[in-house]
Amino acid sequence: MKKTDKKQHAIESRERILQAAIMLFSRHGFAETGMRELVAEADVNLSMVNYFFGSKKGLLKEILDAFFSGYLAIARDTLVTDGDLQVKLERFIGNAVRYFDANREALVIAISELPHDDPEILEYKAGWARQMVEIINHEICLPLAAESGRAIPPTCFAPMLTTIMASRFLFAPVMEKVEAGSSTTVTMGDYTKTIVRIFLQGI
Amino acid sequence: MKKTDKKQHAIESRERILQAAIMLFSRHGFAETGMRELVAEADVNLSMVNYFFGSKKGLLKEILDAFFSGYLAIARDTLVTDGDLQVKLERFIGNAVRYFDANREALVIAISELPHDDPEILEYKAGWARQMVEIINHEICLPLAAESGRAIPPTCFAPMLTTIMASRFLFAPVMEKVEAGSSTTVTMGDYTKTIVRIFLQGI
Amino acid sequence: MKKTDKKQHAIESRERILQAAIMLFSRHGFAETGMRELVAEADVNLSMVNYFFGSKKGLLKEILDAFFSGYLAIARDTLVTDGDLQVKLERFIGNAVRYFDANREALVIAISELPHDDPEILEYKAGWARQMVEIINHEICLPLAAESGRAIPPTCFAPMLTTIMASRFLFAPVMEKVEAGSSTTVTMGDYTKTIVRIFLQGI
Amino acid sequence: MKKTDKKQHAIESRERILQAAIMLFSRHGFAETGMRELVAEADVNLSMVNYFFGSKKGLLKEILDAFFSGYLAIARDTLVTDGDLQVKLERFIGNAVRYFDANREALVIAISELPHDDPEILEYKAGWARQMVEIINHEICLPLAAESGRAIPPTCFAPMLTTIMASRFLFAPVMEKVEAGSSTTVTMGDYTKTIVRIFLQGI
DNA sequence: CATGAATGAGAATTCATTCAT
DNA sequence: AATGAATGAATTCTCATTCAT
Repeated sequence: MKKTDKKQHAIESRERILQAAIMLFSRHGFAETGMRELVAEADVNLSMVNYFFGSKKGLLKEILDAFFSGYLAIARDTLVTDGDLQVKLERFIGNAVRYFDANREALVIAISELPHDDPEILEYKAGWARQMVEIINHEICLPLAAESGRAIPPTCFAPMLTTIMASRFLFAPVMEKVEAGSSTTVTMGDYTKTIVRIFLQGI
Repeated sequence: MKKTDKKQHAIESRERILQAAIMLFSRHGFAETGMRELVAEADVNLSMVNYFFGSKKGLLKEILDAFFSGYLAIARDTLVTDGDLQVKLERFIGNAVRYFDANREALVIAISELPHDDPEILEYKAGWARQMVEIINHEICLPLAAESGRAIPPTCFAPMLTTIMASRFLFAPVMEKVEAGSSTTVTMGDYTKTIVRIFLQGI
Repeated sequence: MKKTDKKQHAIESRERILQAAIMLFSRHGFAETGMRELVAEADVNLSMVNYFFGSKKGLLKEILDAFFSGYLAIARDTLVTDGDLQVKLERFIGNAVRYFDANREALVIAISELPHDDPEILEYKAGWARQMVEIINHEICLPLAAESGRAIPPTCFAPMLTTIMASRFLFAPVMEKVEAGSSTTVTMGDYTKTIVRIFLQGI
Repeated sequence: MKKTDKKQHAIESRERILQAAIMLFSRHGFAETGMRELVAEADVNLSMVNYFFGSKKGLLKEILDAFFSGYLAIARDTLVTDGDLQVKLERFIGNAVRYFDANREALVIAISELPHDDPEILEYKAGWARQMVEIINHEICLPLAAESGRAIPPTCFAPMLTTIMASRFLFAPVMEKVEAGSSTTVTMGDYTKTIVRIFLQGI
């Protein structure tokens, strides 16, 4: 076994844990997922989770971190530019929905854990939210107020925008039970268009 | 002690457990809330929970049941009537937001537990969702398609409508950290109006 | 089963845990004794330790508490009286040695844990030591200084007196290996007399 | 890097582990000290402990070995000579207290582990104790009996002498809490004199 | 209705140690 | 001599639930 193989293996172990965690946390919830279940899925030794991530909560943090930083990057890339408010919003929603789609499991974890008040995690989430709110305020709320006179605070608007984009992913398991296949009848493109239209001109 | 007193006390115990559960489940999450913590908060004996609700999950079901049935009743009362689509929607959103506000903790529990796939609970949630989707379809989606030609399936629209109304309550703990007092700067009336406007004519 | 039987059983369980802990902690050390080993010896369910004592450390505290309070009571009863210094000292040593003999296992635990700096336990031990030092100072050190001019601070004298009385119990396992039966060749009466003589007139 | 440098480094690593172990074992106890804590303190890799000492227990043995052999050497050097019993005893106590002072952490480890019955360690301690008892018997107990008629077996006397000299070091953490600075108010010289006086003529 | 002891499975985490590199 | 991933057993403690009183 060459030197790279060992390191490779280690990287793979860490990654496998991460992937298994994202899947299981999103399906069963963070608290309901046992570490035994997790390591069985990832096919690693039980101690490896603490070895790589310090604790189960450290693993959650890493997942949230990756998700929020990606979401924030999209906001920065699509909103912090010159251009028409409508164009920017359309671009943001398009990219964000694509991002949510590609990371639907992490999204579900993030939203599910959102309202809980574990101080350690709460502080963490607030850090990301602060940055997001800042951008939404500068690039959407303030221009909107200047343009139309409607003042929606970003601490109110950002949640609305985020949750409406997340709605189909949050409700997917339930809606799939209500009507099998319902989570695919609307394409991601139509889903995006609907959200954009609602925000720009209503249903 | 008279017979009524004992019954009275029992009713109070049951109610205290329920109230404590709603508070704790919404703050710490269902799985993270221990029964010891719960009974300490409710100031009842540990065994009383199983006595009244059968199990911890039975308690969760009761909470969800009460919340969903109330939400469904509002949909029925405000939507299943004659009248203009816009008026009906406006009335629904108004009442629903008021209901969410009055039952914000149960709302948070419902949304948090929504994406998890515990089969016992999932089936349960699907039962309520089915009825809701039915109403939304008949009273909003079908008329809307007939009127404007836009076909949004209710399995997509109901989640959007529900989550946007829930957004401020879901994000409250985080946003309160981002900006203290932010959860009260927008009145419930303005919050409602904003949502109504978004759906009727965009931001 | 009568009402008293259940309570009786509970009391017995608690007591059995305590007895098993005293034995095992003194033989293997607190940290080296596993709770599995402990509950096997006490013949109770694993959870009962936490149920009755809160934690393994709570169990240790209870043992130390009982031991120290008994030791302090002896100091109070034998020293805080009128009378000749020599008589008081003789009486104290006699009673203390008898107490150490009757509680040799708890004594060994107390001395073994003495130098460790677990803040939770340290504060605890200091509380008892403070009271002991106070008595030793008032009843032995100060009179001794007044009488003979020799000033030994109680924080130095109390440890000396305590450890010399504890010495045979601390070394018993080792000395028994060095010379089988050595822990009984000297009677407790002779042991006491020797210590009294050393302190009053030297070897 | 020259050959000597590497060897130098290795020696330093081994020594650092030893020093860290002595400090941590004496403060937290042997069993309570984790190897991770140990290697963090010594700033070496986790595997180095097993590499140099075979196991955690091997490390303890080395510490005890060094301490006991030093103590025994002092007994030999100061007692196994011609001369007056009082002079010999005075010399022994003087040197032993100085030795305990210089190796107070190892002393604390030795005394703390003393009463535990781990067969592997117990046999070990007994080996050293046997030699010590032998010397104490020949050089103190037998002459004393011949001189004054008082027969104190060495298995009783050696523990007394050892623990009284160790008392201040054993109680230091507690007494420091009882009265800050108390562990230095009595100089080592006065401490020695007090012990000598007690043994030769009483307090 | 209420109590509190009892249960046993399961939780997350830490342990000392090993081994290929 | 040193590294760090990997192991698997063992750690303490908490869990929801049961049951006799």
